[in-house]
Amino acid sequence: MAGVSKGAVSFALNDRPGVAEATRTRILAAAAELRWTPSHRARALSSSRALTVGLVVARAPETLGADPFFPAFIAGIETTLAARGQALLLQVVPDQASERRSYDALAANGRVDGVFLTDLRLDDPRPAMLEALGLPAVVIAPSPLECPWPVVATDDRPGIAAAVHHLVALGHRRIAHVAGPVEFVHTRSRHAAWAGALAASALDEFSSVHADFSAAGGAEATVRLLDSAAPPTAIVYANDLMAIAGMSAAQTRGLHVPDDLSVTGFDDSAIAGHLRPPLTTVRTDVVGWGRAAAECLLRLVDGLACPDVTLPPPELVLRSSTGPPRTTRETDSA
Amino acid sequence: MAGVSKGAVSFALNDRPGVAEATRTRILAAAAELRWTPSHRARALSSSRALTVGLVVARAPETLGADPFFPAFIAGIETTLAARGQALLLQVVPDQASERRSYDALAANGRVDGVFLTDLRLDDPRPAMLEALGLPAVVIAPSPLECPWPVVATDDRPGIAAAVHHLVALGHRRIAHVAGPVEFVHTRSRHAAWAGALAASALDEFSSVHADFSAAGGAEATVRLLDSAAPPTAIVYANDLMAIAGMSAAQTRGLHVPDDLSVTGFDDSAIAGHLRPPLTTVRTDVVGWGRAAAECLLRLVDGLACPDVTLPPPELVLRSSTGPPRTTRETDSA
DNA sequence: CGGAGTCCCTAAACCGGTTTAGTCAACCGC
DNA sequence: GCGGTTGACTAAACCGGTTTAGGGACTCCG
Repeated sequence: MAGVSKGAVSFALNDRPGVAEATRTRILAAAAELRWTPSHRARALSSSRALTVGLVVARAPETLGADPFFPAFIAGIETTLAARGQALLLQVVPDQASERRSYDALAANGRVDGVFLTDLRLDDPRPAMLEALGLPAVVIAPSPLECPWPVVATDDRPGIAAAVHHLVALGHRRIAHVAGPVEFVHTRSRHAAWAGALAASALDEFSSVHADFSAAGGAEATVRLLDSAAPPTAIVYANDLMAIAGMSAAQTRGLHVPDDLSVTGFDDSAIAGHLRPPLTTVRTDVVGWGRAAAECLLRLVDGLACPDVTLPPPELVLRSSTGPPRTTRETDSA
Repeated sequence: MAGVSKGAVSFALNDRPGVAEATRTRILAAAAELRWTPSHRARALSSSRALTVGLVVARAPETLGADPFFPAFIAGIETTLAARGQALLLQVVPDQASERRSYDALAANGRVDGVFLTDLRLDDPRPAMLEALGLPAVVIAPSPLECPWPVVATDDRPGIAAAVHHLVALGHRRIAHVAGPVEFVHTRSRHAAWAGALAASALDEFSSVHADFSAAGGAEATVRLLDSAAPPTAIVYANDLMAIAGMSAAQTRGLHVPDDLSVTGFDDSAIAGHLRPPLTTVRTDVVGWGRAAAECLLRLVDGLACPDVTLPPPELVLRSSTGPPRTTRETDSA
């Protein structure tokens, strides 16, 4: 010890007033010499704070890996947390029942000070549930919404709209949509953006199919659309994985992409630019999203207010999976 | 309270002797009625255990999302941890220097009881470092090795060997390898498996290139190989992402897969079966690996011994990106 | 010169469990 | 009937910090 009481050390370490500058320096020097760091456990107990925030992900282990969202989002969260000595507690659970139990347990035994709420569903009970539990939360959603908690949003609608407008500009009229599972808010958001963009171009809403974000689901949805009475000349997918599988399914049927079918994805995943043809897709800054969400949650945990945040809109990345429809060409040449 | 002291409650909750069965039931009933759960913080402090294990991942945020390994591995870990009320503390850091600091900090402030060591490198300083820090660890590697800690291994060599033998059986003689970054143990392991399988088939070691597991790296490596004096008729890639990008790069050059070039991947990622052509690849049970690693680490943390574990070898998944080389066909038909 | 006001720092309570030492009643055998 | 065990439980110390109450020295002011 540097000749002071443990209370003084506590003051010195937390930059609180009431310690002479000289003493503070002496204490810090002693701590450095002894390679001493305050025990996280004791600090958490006495300050009644867990110094940890939680993320509960309700997805089957397999589908987790296929989605580029979570790894990037987590990386973003980490960027912010690490700088403040906080940590992320991660839980992966198989279904919604387990998800509820997870939140209950996290709140009951005080393992975390707050949580992130992702994959928001329609009429999602979680915001109210967490309010009842008194566990601070930040909601990750495609746009601000009525909610007891701050919402950190990246509006995916401009991205989808840009994709549709791009296709319309290329001459497409029959533009279908392969959406995610109905229950998600972002599914509805992307679906609405697609429909809205069609309407804005004075086109009737064309066919859409709900799939499950998986490769198999995307392929199957694509086949369904292509088999319909009026097959689309372009398909806007709600994520890259389904778009890639759909593109392959179309190619397997002998269709040429983009001549016979244009395809757009969503995510701009790592492979998107290295396919045949390279995938036109929508890129969102998921890392930045995670960073912003973490900053918001930390403010909230500290008792500060955190207004809703809306991040810059996503960007359409033009590659070669989109082009003018063959019918247009034929008309042109005829 | 159920008319007993807090010590008695502690005994009752931890199934320790010295509490009458009737009393125990009464205590548990009272706890349930009060919806009371022991405070994680207090328990961690007094029992000198963090009830948490850590995983430090040193990868750039972007590359993290591209790799199906971590999400699946984490999901496996969670399966085991959740069942025992333990939690996973995740840290994503950009480089090896930060990685060291992370381990130091985790050990110093006692946030975790043990850690997982992944992406083991040649002459990796981390096992010794953690031994010096006194922080239990479990090493995730492709095969058992000299190490102060238990090693949980999935031997990837049989998978690579199976891929090579499959290609040899198809008639390939010029089989190249696109490996991962040199520094990783699993890179060397897969490279050795490729070379060993060639030798076992009485073939000379053919060309190999180190890439970085990214799509761009895989494409570039592929072009290098195809531009060489003796281009391969088949390429064994160290992961799916590079294989997919390589396959597209070859196709873009006008090559037909598999007629002009056969391709195998590693991971069996979600898209692998939904490409054109579907990718022949090696599947490992990463979720099971995470589960086994977590079980081992928990034993270690409890002071029990944990022998090295070797999981079932990976499995070659045959799809259509591999086939007889065109030269062979010509020879056959000639 | 005495009292109020500051500034620094210490002593001790406190967070909510675990764990050791010790109390007390019932039971045992001789 | 009495010392010795045993079983069930309580009281209190303890984990390692944070935080409140308070004490001593010094300054300022009338």
